[in-house]
Amino acid sequence: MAEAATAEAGRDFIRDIIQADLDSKKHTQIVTRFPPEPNGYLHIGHAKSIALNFGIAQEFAGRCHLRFDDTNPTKEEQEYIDSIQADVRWLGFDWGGHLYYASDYFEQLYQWAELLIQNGLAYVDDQSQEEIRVNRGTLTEPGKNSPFRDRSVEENLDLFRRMKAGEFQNGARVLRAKIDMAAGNINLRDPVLYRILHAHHPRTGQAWSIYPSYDYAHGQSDAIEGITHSICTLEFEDHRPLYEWLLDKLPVPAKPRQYEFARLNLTYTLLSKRVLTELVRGGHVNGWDDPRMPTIAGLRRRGVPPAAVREFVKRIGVAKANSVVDVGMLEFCIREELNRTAPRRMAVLRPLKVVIENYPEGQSEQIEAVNHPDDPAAGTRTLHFGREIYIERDDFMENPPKKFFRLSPGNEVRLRYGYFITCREVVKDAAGEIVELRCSYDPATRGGNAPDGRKVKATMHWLSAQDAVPAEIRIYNQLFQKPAPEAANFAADLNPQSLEVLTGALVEPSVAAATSAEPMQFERQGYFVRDRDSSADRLVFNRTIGLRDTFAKEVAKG
RNA sequence: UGGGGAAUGGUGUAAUGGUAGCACAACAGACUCUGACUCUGUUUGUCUUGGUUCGAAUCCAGGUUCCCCAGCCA
Repeated sequence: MAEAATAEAGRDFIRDIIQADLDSKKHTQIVTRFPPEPNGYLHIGHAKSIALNFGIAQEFAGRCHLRFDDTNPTKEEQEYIDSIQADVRWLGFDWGGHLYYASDYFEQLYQWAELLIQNGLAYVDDQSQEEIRVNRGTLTEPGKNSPFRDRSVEENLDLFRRMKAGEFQNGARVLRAKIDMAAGNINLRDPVLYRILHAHHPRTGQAWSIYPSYDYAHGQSDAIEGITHSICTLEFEDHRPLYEWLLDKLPVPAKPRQYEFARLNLTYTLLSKRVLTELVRGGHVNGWDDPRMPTIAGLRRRGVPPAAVREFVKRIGVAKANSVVDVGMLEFCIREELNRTAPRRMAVLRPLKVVIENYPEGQSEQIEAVNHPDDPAAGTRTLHFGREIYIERDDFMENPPKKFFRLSPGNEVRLRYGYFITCREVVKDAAGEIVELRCSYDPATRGGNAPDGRKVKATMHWLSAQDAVPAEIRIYNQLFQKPAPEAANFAADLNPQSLEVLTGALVEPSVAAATSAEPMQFERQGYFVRDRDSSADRLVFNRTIGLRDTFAKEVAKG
């Protein structure tokens, strides 16, 4: 399943720092961590972080821990803990035995909190949430000290222990670090270390009624695990002084360093957890693994190979400048990987019946087709050919423009691996809709070449009417119709055409026989993968991505 | 002068005082039993103003623009 990750040592400022730390002997082994909060599914932005942290561990012969930052039981669920592990594995990374939870350290964290109190560095604040907010000041005005800031160590200890014992209601009190209410950096204005939360925790159950904040738990967890380089995104840059303050005041076993990089942004895509969650809960998509979702689960279901995701995050690099990557870059990586690996098959998405009038009734034959034009080792397969076939509706035009090379009245084209055919007659129904084409074929062109050397300008895919298998095919387009959708009002930017379901499609028998979810190229169409909605009597395929289509671009230009 | 960060083609990212490179995109062409793939070529860039230097994307000074921070979220 999870193939081995083969990250190469691409260079970036973080790897430069690590190399320097190794060279100077500051560290002899590098330890990183990927610390997701289990409150949602992983998305492609996380893939960047995962590849960075696990990739660094591989390249520098260190290790990378998977640590769940489970400090807020009101938002976290076991479902997410499970999906995150599955997604990291699918991406091809392995944490070995190093699976941890911040909740593993709750007792130690608590003891250290008492120590802070004893050293006069933390106090219990009885102010309401509102009072704390008001007294924190603003971006340009300093805050005011809490009236409870100078309680005695004994009183603080007593109160904190009673908070732990569950004596108080949610929000009644918090434990705060005593730093500086006038600090320009708001994170240093006596940040909250513990809050009262009477909630069921996925791992510790009802054992605790107080929970550490991210700021308090994260750095200490890093230290406990011996993390050398704690890599996070830019918005935590302001937290670094607090991260270091805590590490400095506590008897931690190590002093990890925090480094920040710019998170991934993609055109036509929103990656905020809030939006993703609302997309799912609001029914705008069909679950976290809807193929239109930028989640890892969505990409997987859509048929995107993990190697393509890895290649993508490698290509975009790691830097400190905010940026928005063109989603076309991701699409390129997907096509590149799939073109290399996907076996070729034929499928007709919108069938148009063709009767080859001069092909003898009742006759049929077997035709050999290659599975991959660039890989002879992929072998061949047999296709059935007969008098009645189906071609793609888009491949016929009754009144074609000049540059249309496909089938049209009187025009000769090649059926891939089959024969040259020429359109003789267009059959329409009462409504004027084209329902059938009458064509003739040249028996001498079997296999696709004319002995007289004449050329055709188009080669088309086709399926024998006799053994084509019905299938449903789901075509996905961008979930958002604007390059830069607005997170605040994302519903307005949703693309109403993001999902198109083709129920009358046909696939060749070998496609129907495939049981695994391996990606395939339907020739001239794109890459497809069998969806899990398939059953014994119903075939469903997702289009992972279409082939590049320069003809469509030409048409669009007019 | 609240604090913290960032500015290199359309996009992303290199160059660590010495020829501004790579990839994607775009455009043009070649090839082709997939209008795919592949190949060839082209266009486009150092935020700004000064300074230091033989030489500046890089160092210095000023300016401009953008991003983050006022959760008992992470």
